Amino acid sequence: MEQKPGNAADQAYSYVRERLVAGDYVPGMRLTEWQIASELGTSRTPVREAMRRLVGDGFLQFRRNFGTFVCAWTPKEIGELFDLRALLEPEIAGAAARHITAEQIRGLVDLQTQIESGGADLSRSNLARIAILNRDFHRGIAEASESPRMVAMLTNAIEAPVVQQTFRRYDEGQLLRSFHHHRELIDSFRSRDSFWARDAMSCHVRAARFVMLELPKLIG
Amino acid sequence: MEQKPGNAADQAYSYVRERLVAGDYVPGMRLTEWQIASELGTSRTPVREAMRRLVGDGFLQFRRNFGTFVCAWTPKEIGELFDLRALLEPEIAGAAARHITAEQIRGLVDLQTQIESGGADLSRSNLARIAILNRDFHRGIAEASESPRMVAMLTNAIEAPVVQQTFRRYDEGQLLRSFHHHRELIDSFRSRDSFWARDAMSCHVRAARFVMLELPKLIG
DNA sequence: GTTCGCTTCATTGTGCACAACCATAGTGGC
DNA sequence: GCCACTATGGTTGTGCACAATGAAGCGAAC
Repeated sequence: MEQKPGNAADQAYSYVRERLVAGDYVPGMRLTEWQIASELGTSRTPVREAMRRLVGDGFLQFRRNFGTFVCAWTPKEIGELFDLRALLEPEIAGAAARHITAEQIRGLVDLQTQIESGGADLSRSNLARIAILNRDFHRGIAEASESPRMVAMLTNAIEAPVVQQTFRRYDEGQLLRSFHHHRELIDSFRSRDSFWARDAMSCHVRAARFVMLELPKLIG
Repeated sequence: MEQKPGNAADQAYSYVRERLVAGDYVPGMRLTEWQIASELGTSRTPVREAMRRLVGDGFLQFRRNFGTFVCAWTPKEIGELFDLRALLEPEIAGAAARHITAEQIRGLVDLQTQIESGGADLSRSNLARIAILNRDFHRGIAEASESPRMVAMLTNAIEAPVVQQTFRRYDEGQLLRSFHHHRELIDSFRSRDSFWARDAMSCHVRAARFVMLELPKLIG
């Protein structure tokens, strides 16, 4: 999207957010303004702004005179998040099928080729690589939907750390299924079939939900 | 919900937000940190925090070294907003039907009685009164849905100024229809019929969308 | 008359200092 | 041993000063 950090506050925001989605900051971990500020070589002021924005985005929690700390997600809250995704992302995919351009489709194909380039390698490094590309894939669909306001409001929900880390729980079959869903989404866009796109995305999200929520209960 | 302003930043946030939804700040209007700060008798620092939060909420827009100004909504964006509502509020109503308590239902009945106490009076003062009660009604349903994270993410979308001002466009028949929808929602909750609640809310939102978007096109 | 460039001014960006407040640990009494 | 209270330290809350930057108006050249 935009890459113009410019001011220190935006840089601090990107810095903390990146480390959050990467999993460097684990749930419950305490982050003080001064600590982040010294890491970035700035004063507390811009860091403070970044932290409050991240609280607004639902990434951090805040307690007065105590500090901010990384949100701990209960299974119930994770369920809510995936319910939200299951409701909205299919709608966005449907809208994308109506508006997407040939060039945007080529972009998605390119991303998916990169995603699959490592095969079904479940190593941590490959999954981290895929997580980033996967985020770009979903962002591309969101952009193609031409619903900027809706997308802006949902980006935080869709890109929550807990969602980004879904891949870490995938086994080989689930990873291959995810690849299959992406390919199917691309074909639904090519055919401009918004119903197909919607249902393909619904399957994609609900499969992820299953891995994150139902499967742990069945196993443990 | 919570009523603990405590710090100046929260007070500034509430102050500007209230004036925004009340329509005191018209779209395009420029708001500077210093101006708000002097109105509240504080320094720029807490005001700045409030303004940036409101930008994050989608109420204000921001341009560097220029200031913040009230968002102007295009018909396309208003359409997006109502699409979002049409997607989410029915789902929230459905969840509310499953979780709502008898006391919460009594609260809704009480609110609706107050809403209807002025009859179909279309005066500006009565519509302003209704707008506030209506917001509380929808908030009550959101709270009863017991999906705090989902509700938190959607509150901004649902309580956008442009949505709050829907009533100003209603004629007598549309106002009475709105009353009818609320009564129907209450009965759907009493019967714990989540499908009924979902569809009643869908009608309610889509009727509002019609008034805000389709009707102006048919008339003018 | 129009356009370009300069100057001035308003507004935000950032650092810093001190105030307010709460968590925590340590100490004393029971 | 356990609880309550107190003192301390750490973290945020707010104000203020100056820097940076872009907007807008003014003037001169063409």
